[in-house]
Amino acid sequence: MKLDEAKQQFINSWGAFGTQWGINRTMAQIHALLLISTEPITQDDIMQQLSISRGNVNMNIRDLIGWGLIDRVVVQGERKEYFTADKDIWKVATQIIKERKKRELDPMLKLLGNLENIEDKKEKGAKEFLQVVGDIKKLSKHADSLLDIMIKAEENKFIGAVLKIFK
Amino acid sequence: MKLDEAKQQFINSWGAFGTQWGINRTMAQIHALLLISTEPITQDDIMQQLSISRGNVNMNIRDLIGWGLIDRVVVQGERKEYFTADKDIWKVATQIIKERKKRELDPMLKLLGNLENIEDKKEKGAKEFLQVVGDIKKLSKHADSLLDIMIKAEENKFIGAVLKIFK
DNA sequence: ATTAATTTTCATTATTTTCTGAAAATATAA
DNA sequence: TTATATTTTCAGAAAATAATGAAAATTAAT
Repeated sequence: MKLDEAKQQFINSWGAFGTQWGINRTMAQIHALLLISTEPITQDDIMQQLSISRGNVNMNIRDLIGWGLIDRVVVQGERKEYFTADKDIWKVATQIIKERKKRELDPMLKLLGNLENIEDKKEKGAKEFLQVVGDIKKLSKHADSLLDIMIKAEENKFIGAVLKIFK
Repeated sequence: MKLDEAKQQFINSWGAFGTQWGINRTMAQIHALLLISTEPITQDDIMQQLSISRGNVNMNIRDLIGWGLIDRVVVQGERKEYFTADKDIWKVATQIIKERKKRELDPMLKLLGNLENIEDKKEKGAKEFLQVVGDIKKLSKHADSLLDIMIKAEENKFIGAVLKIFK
C-alpha cells in the first residue's frame, strides 16, 4: 500500500469508527487528518483534502476545540488561522475520557440520584426498580473511579506498572 | 416523584444516553423497559408501553438478542413469546464490553495492522504516520487488556480488591 | 476610514437513520 | 388440512442529523 492510500484509509476508517461511537463522521475525519498532518493546516486545506464545505469545517473545528482535541496556532507572518492536534495518543484518550465523564457520566449519576427519590417505596414493584437504579448507580461510580485510575496512570508510572500485572 | 413517573423518566433518559453512545434510542428504551419489568413481557406490551410499531419492536428485539442483552422465554400455556433482560448490571456491562470489543476493537486492530504495511517507509511523512498508527495500536491493545481485566474482575474478587486500592 | 481577507452563522437542502404498517412467512390450534 | 394467531420482513414514509453556501460579522491591512 502507498502512503497516501494508507492515509486516506486511516481518515475514512476513523470516520466510520467515530460513527459507531456516536461521533459525527466528519468531525472524526478532521481529527484523523490533523493527527497525521506533520504541520499545522488551515480550514481551506481541510476543505480541499476532505472535499467538504467551509461551514462544515468551521463547525466541526469548533466542536473539536470544545473537546480539547485540537488547537488554533498562529503561524508567523500568516493571516489565516492554522490548526493542530496533539499527537500524544495517551493524552488524546485521557482528554476524551475526561470530557465523556463530564458530559455523560455526571448527568447520569444525577439522574439516577433523582430517580431514587420516589414517594412510596412500599408500592408494588418499587423494590425492584430501586434495586436496578441503585445497581446502575453503583456501577457508574465504579466506572468513574476506574476512569480516574486510567487518567492517573497516564502520569503515574507506578499505577501503570501495577495494572500490567494483570495483563 | 411517583413510581410510574420515575420509570417513565428512566426509560426516556436511558434512550437519550443510548443515542449519545451511538445506540438506537428505541433499542435502549426497550432494554430499559425490560430492566425494570419484574415479569417477562410480550412484543405487544412493548408496543403499547412505548407507543411504537410492531416492526420497530421486532427489529430492535432481534438486535438486543444479538447483543446478548435479552432473552426469549416460554411462558407455560401461552402462545405468544415473552422477553426478559438480565437484571444483573455487572453482567450487562460485561456483555456490552465483550460485544464492543468484538465489533469495534478487533476490526480496529486489524485495520491498524494493515496500515503499517506501506511500501516506502522512507518516504517523507511516513515516519510520523507510522508513529501515530503504532501508538494507536499500542493504546488499543492496552484498552483491550484493561477491558479483559474488568471482565475478569466481575468474577475475581482479588483483582477487584486490588483495583480498589487506587480509588 | 476604506478595502480586502478571513471566519462565523444559519436557513435551506441533502443525507442518513429510524419507524411504520401491511404483506408474507411461520407456527399453533381446531 | 384449514383456519387462526403470531412473528418477521421490508418498501416506502417520517424524523433526525449533517452539510452546503451565501450573507453577515469580524479581523487585519492599506
